Amino acid sequence: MDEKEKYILLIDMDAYFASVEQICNPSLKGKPVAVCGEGRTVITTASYEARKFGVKTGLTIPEAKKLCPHLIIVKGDLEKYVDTSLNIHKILLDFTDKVEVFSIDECFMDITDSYKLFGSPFDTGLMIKKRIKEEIGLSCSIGIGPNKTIAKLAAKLFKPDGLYEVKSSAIEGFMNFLPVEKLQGVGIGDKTAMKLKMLGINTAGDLSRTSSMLLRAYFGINGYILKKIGQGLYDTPVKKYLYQDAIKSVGHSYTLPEDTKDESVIKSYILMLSEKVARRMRKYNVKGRTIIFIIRYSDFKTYMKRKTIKYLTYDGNEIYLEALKIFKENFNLKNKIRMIGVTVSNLIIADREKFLFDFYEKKNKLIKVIDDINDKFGEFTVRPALLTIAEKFGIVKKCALIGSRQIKKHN
DNA sequence: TCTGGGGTCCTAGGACCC
DNA sequence: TCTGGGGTCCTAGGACCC
Repeated sequence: MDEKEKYILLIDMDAYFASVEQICNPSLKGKPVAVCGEGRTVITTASYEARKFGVKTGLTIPEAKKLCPHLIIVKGDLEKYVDTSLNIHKILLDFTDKVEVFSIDECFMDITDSYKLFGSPFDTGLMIKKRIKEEIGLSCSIGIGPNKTIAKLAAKLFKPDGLYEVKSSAIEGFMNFLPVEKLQGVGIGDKTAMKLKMLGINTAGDLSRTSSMLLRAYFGINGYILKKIGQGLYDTPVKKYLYQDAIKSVGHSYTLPEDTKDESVIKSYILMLSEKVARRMRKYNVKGRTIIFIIRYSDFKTYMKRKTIKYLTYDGNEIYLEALKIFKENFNLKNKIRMIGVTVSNLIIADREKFLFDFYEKKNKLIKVIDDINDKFGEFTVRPALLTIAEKFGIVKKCALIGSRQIKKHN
């Protein structure tokens, strides 16, 4: 029996963060813009005007400025990008309920059952682009293929503002001469691409013709998947929008303004990160019981220790105390520390847990009050006294505590 | 002004229980 | 006074993604 041809789309927003900044602040339009975090940070997204000068993701600000002296640096505002994403999703959901959110600026769609309402799959792609442009003001690139892998590769081909379709009959020709490093983003990273080349496998076509046995021997169980990717046949279903996977972990990390051996500084940041993590967990309504502590020394050696505790928590102080314990029991300050991170995993929905003791009831109410105040007046308006003291004495930089509350919308 | 920050998934090995 | 084997939970680390 002939299987019905599937039509999968990948919607990929062009230079997403930078483009959102340009629509929020029209004076940035047509100019080289780079969106960054803060502190010792790198560029997250560069506008296409900036890319012309060679400015790209991962460069430090001084490096980027050297390439493009009139580059405009904008501090990123995640909440703004999330809001915009949700508005884009609303548009996509007018075409099908099979919209799988892949990242903040990418969605897969399965329009197999709905494209006829809009003409052809290609017509559907055109309509989606038009609506996002008109209603949000942003351009995107769309790839169309019989599976996610092909859709993704097709979208990458003509950026920005592209639309490209690969039919299943054309897969072989499309993949045959594609260098393996171009498979980045569909399951093959730098390490695997290098290993493949060492084996004399240079293109997706080569990969598709390599025996499963050999690939299994070198890449373990993934060998089989690698072959499928090379053939352009690797396929997983597009999830419905309402059935996205539950969140598995919540974490924050922070590169210190300068490397340090000062324990009080480290402790302050562990507390700050723990509070940020806890707050986000409460927002998501999840509790967790595995605390992960990450540390990076000046030499960039990075270590991670985790501990599963007996109880569930989304309390910043509890997370702090566990993280601190891990730090004290496993790490020393012989070398300077560059970065620390705190993550909580092993999550469950908080509502499922019943509170048996009054003590927890009271504690929960207090946390709720603090959250409400912080929602209204900005993150860390109310925070542990130690943080306030640390900030006062300049141990923790104020900017690090502000988070991403300053939303400026110029509509 | 050397090298960010948020995640997911997989594997191998150890502890522990039956 | 011997050393099998299955199952589960946990941990560290690596690869990969945006």
